[in-house]
Amino acid sequence: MSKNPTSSLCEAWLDRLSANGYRLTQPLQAIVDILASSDHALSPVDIFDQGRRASPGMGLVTVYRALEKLEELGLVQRVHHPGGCHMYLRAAHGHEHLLLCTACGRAEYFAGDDLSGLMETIASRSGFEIREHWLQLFGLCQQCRGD
Amino acid sequence: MSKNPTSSLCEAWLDRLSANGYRLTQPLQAIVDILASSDHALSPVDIFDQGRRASPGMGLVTVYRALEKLEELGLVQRVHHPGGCHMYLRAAHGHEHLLLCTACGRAEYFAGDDLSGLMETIASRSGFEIREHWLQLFGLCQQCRGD
DNA sequence: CTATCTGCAAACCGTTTGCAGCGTT
DNA sequence: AACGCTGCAAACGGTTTGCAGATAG
Repeated sequence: MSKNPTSSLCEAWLDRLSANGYRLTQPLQAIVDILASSDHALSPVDIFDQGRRASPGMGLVTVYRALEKLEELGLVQRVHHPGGCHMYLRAAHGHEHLLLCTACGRAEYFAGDDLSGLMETIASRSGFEIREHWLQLFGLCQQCRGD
Repeated sequence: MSKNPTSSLCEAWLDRLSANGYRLTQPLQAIVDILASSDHALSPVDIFDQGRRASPGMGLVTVYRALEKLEELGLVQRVHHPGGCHMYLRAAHGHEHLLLCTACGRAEYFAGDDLSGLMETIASRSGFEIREHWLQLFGLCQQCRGD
């Protein structure tokens, strides 16, 4: 795994936070570092556990407050899956969809955007004004298939 | 709205519950009646409030235990949407997808199943073994568009 | 130096569990 | 008559809030 793309993502997030008036404290930076570089959806406690390695005294409350900020700025998003909706992941770039490993939580985005036709059909058939859509695939990633 | 289709759905659910060894108590029947006939995704408290009208002494705990049974038998499913994942709806018949009103919670299923090609592409590109998929549309239903 | 952020503790809320009595079968 | 189900109350776990001290700007 190359380090450049994720560390520049990390810097970009810190810039955004700073530009929005948030202070770049050590625990916040640790949390940003974890979320910007992880390819797994993480729960607040996951982030807390990993964060304590880089920033030992960190509290769980700080994780929740950081997630609030990151979600507000659209850098991170909550992930929904059959088992619950309490995990977080770096947000999609534009209209990507989500592919999740149900065993280990590994997450990948993919493009495959061809739903406009379906959405128009459903809109006219149902009378709904469609505003948003979710397409998510669940399965086992390469590593977890072997088990 | 015609009463036949929903009341027969209600009877079918009671039959299934009975066939699986569950007793058909009055509060359970009230809950089944609500869920089988509702076209909105409902939270446990919603069901509790509506249930108390038909079955005044009913407790919230009973709602949770009924949802457990109904979910186990595949009659009801949890609904995920941007605001949370704590609402319940009658389960889909086969491979239907979900259309939800973000204002009032009205829910409709639709067929539109043409994702096998996409799923194969993504599977081979990512190395994932895809097991399940979600497609959900969110918007405003006819009634809520007027506001 | 000041205002914000942090960590702790306690409050909070939705959900689950233990238990004695009721109600279905 | 027997056992499962109910309602109550208490436990539980995750999330939020209040506050005094630490810290980035």
